[in-house]
Amino acid sequence: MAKDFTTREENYSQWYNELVKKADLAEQSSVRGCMVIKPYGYALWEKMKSIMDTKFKETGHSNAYFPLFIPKSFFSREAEHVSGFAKECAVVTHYRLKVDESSNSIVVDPEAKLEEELIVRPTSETIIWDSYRNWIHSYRDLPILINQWANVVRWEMRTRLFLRTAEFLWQEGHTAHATREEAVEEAQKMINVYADFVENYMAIPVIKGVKTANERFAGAIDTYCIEALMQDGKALQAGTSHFLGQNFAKSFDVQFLDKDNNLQYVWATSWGVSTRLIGALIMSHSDDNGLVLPPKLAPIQVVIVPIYNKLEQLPAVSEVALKIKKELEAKGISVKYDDDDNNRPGWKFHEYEFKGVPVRLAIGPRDIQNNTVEVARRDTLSKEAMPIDGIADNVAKLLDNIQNNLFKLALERREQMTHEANTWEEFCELIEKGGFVLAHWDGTTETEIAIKEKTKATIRVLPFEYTPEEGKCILTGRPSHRRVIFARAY
RNA sequence: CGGGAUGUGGCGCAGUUGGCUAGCGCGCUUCGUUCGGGACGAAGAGGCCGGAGGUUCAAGUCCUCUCAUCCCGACCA
Repeated sequence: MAKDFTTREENYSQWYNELVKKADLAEQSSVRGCMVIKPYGYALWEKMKSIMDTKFKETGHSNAYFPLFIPKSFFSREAEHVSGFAKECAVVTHYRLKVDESSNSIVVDPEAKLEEELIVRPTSETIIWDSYRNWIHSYRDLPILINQWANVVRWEMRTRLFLRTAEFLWQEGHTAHATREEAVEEAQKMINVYADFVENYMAIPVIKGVKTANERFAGAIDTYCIEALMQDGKALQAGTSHFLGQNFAKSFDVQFLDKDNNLQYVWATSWGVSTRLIGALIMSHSDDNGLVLPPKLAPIQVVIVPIYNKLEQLPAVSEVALKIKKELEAKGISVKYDDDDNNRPGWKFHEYEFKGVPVRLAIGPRDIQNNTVEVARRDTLSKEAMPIDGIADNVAKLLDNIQNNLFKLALERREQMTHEANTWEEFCELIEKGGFVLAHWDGTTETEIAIKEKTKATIRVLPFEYTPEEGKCILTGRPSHRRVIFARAY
């Protein structure tokens, strides 16, 4: 009696929502637009965090923490920055509640109005640069390479678990440099760090490149990004790294004396990825049976399910199961042995499939007799009996295999959904079908916006790697020297 | 902020032109049989129908107001 589960084909959004719930990753909070990340979802995030954190440290960065609240005046110093975020800010106006005598309810105390309102950070450039001003006086103080793991709030109109919520978790790196070149290099280095993580750990292929002026971060000179393609043909921005020029240094008056005793403004970068990556992970690999996690990120890499009739038979099975568990753990594999007698094997099989556990081992009397285990892989849903001897080596190999296979499948899918468009009609058709569309563009923001209005497609990225090619803009017919990537996006 | 819906046990829903003691499925509790792909039976627990006011002999059902949530747009990591 399988419960109905919406398929990807039927309704991709509904499939996504049900999956997030059934895999026990997260749920909608009763607080408007907010998300409760459940232990399993958080374990996944922690794993992602720890891998990225190690990479940040390897590239010379340190973690720090800055305030949640930003005085309104800070926020408004960088003109473009404020206009980019003003529409979605949560604002603190009071600092006290009181009991209203007449209605006996709690009300905001009108006496406790703040002199200056505080903005709940939508991003921390301003509050961080306010500190950097005091930290930086000499070229010897540079570079400053700092990362912060934090939550931010963007008051979105419409929300979706992991992809867009009013509050979300992320990391934001904020660096300060003596020269333009150094800052650009840093921004590019970090987009490569992200690409490496997303491709080699999350098993999601990405396209690295730069955003157009229109899609750029508010206050940046250049925004580098990695763009991924989801199963339904919509693009998802998986990470961004911004070269901020001297914009924030000028707004916050951060100057230093160089070797020649000249006063100069500091060059800046910022870069971030969020829990949105979990959304990308779900939409890249999962199927109608639930979540599919790449082994390198799965909180549980292997689950062992015992099969038995009478409870008295369990100890014999457990003995073998625990021995295998120990062998696997010795190889650094995380294993869960689920001997909970409350649920039956079939129930457990489905449970761990929903949760995306890459490998499942089932051990029963039959196996004990034959000295085998049933090994099932989540990506292909195939099962085979393997000898218990050497099981740890075989499972380790299998995990690698699954990791590579997931990337390969995702890459194939992306290639199948990537097309060139040479006429406007062709372009519209391809956009409607979904996927990446490579087309010529005349380089103007007006054209980009016109295309967006007509087709809802945006220029996702101008890839770093491209073949120069003469052509005509898909909309205006004006000359173009390269193709750019269009898609509808999340 | 425009357009459209919905609020009924934990979750998903039904409840007719107002009518008696508000139902169903899932889940939950207890017992028994089960256990190699979501088991079955039996017996239970759990509700002032989002809130306020009104119409009426009688309101989950009709009216007014209000609150909340969801969907479609505009905005966005």
